[in-house]
Amino acid sequence: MNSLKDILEPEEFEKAEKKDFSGFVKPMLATLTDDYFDDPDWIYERKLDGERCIIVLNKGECGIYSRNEKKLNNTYPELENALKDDSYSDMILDAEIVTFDGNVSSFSKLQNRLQIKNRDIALDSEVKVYLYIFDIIYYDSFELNQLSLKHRKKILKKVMNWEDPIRFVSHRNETGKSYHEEACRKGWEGIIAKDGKSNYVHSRSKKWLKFKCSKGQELVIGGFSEPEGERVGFGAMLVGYYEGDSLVYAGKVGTGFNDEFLAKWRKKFDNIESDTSPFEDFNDDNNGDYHWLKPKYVGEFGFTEWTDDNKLRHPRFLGMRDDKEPEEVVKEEPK
DNA sequence: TTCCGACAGTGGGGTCGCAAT
DNA sequence: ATTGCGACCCCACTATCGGAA
Repeated sequence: MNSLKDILEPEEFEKAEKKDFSGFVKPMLATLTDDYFDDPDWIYERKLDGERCIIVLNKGECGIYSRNEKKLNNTYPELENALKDDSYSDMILDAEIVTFDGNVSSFSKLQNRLQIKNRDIALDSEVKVYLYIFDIIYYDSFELNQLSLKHRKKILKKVMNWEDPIRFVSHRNETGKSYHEEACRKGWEGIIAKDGKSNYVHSRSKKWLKFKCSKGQELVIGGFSEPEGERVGFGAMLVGYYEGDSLVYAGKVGTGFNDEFLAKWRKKFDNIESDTSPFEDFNDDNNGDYHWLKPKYVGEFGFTEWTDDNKLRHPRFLGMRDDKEPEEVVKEEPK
């Protein structure tokens, strides 16, 4: 296969460091932001909702590792098979394992595959997965951390055979804002903005940013849980929305509050406590160890999507809405 | 002096497998 | 046989502390 020296300009090649394989590679993580921008030095990739993994090809062996160093070869044997290619040099790759529901990557579908650890069962699964590779950290006995992202992607593009289920993550230049809008229109999870000049670090970084397509809506607060540990006030709010006359349970929200809010609103909640659940359809998943409230207060909540079970995914509290009557709160369907 | 990054802690949905009941 | 719980995936966010700016 290609040698690194043939791919790179001499001055870039200088930055690559000849090195043996060392320990586990921690993946570079992106930082969430809502400050979207265009920048000619930055590139923008589609954000895929799947399982992050690090691929290690070493002396003919292929290792697929999760973010937390769990070996995933037996979960995704077809990816391992596709990666075993005699023509490949040793390398370390950064990628996302993805399955699709229509044109959109689907984490909920992937969950039926995530936990399988038997190769035969995995190969029989109806969940077809793809490996979307977006970075290369090591190649042909050189560590590439110090190279810029643009150069790493240039190398990556040339050193793999791009045949399904192995796919290259392409990108757009400069137009972050419009690409984010397009992503949200298409129902994607969002995009990842990356500084094309940045090197690879094994930790969270602001050179990679998440531009997510977040959803938000008002929900009625119908209960809460007790705090645990050092937490004050309450643990999580139990929230829902109206469908006709019945309040439909939409899940719990346990983040987005500070200590002052938690203490202050626990007192308010205690004044409107009720003996019975206001939710029509509450599935008791914790032996009923909750406090119920009269449906009086409305809050604004952010989340990524509705799960298959009609609950909020990645929920967080954004603020109280005293301008809304509880009865007005319904599920906002996308147009 | 103020700000930022890293870390621990608390909270969420979902799935699976194993141990306790 | 059923249930509960921890271990994994995916997270968001607050509080704190020490070092950088």
